[in-house]
Amino acid sequence: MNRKRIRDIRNEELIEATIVAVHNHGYSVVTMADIAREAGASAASINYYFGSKEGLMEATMRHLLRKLRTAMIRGYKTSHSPTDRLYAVMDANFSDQLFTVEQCSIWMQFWANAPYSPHLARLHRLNRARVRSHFRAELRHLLPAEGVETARQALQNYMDGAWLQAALSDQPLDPVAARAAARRVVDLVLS
Amino acid sequence: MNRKRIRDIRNEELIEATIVAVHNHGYSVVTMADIAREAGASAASINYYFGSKEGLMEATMRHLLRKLRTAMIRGYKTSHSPTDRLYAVMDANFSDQLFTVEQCSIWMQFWANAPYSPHLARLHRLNRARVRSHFRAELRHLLPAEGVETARQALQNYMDGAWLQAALSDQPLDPVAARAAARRVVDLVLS
DNA sequence: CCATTTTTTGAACCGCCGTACAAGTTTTTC
DNA sequence: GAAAAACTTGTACGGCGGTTCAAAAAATGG
Repeated sequence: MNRKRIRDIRNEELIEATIVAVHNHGYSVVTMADIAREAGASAASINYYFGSKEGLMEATMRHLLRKLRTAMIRGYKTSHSPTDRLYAVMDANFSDQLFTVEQCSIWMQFWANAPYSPHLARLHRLNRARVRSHFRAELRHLLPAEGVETARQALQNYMDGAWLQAALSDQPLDPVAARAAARRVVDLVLS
Repeated sequence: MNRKRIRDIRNEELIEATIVAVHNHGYSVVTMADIAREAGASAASINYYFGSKEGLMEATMRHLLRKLRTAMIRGYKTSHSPTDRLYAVMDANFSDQLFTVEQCSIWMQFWANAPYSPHLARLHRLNRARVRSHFRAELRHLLPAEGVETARQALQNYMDGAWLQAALSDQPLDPVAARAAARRVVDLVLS
């Protein structure tokens, strides 16, 4: 049991260090040594845990996806109308824990590299499909059938675009303002 | 005069080769040898023209930006109402020449790497500011003042998000459909 | 405490990449 | 048609990055 604990703790630490290091240096140029330095460990020990740099990156991506999913589930629990659930999806994506420059930045780096890594591409596709079906399900209750797809594209692309812009921001983000802006867009699309 | 000609022709060829090579291998891992092979030249000759890999990447980015700008200017010429000009901005971004997987892909790679390259970041910031002011100028004529900013964010982020998704697509894109979808979003936002 | 397992690490290995450069080839110019 | 300029390339260099591995250190368990 304790055997597992240590491993999990170390994994978590190394993944957090990966997020910071990738944000600081960029996915394309970040080195194992950078990450190791950030984590206060050695490059060799990272390979001990994750097997390879690619394994580490994949694990980091999974970590971020899990974070997003739990944020979404949390929001859904307290929402009782289609509109509230739309707000909840937005709130999850722009939650305090997720909507930081570091994480938007690394998210975009993963997106950009997905086409060249089957693992990343698969994770990305799954996530996107899940969000899409959430949007569709709620919008169906709020709009005539022929308007659903356009509204869904407007909302989902808005989210992606907002993250993209956030990743390139040179100032700290304001999640509260982002959530308010997102709700205004939802309202605009539903009006 | 001919001196300049050869140089320009070669530049164009090398940049086109860069776009293809970056699309095929990914910005993070593409090598000078890859690009040279794609262009049917040697790595050394690329350095002769562009000085360095970074110089080549910057020139490629400039090339893409110029393409976008000319597409936009072309559309503006034949538009005579604010709504038409909004359509024109969309049409430019989803024009047949620009809205291809290769170019969306490389564009996203540049975005992702902009935070780590002052040159790229500057180009990106300029472009984004230009698009923003275009949107604002047209929307001001179509919406009450307090609705302009939300609509602008919805449209601009939609565009970015659509490109992002296009970059990750594993099928050829359909620019005609993309333009139609974009117009529907414009209509939705203006309604 | 000692034996065993787990974890950590420094150093070495292998390979590759960007760049410089000198030597060739082609084109231009007079 | 020869001198000069522009262009091209093979090669070599310096450096660095991911991975491996053997050996040390720490933790575990009886």
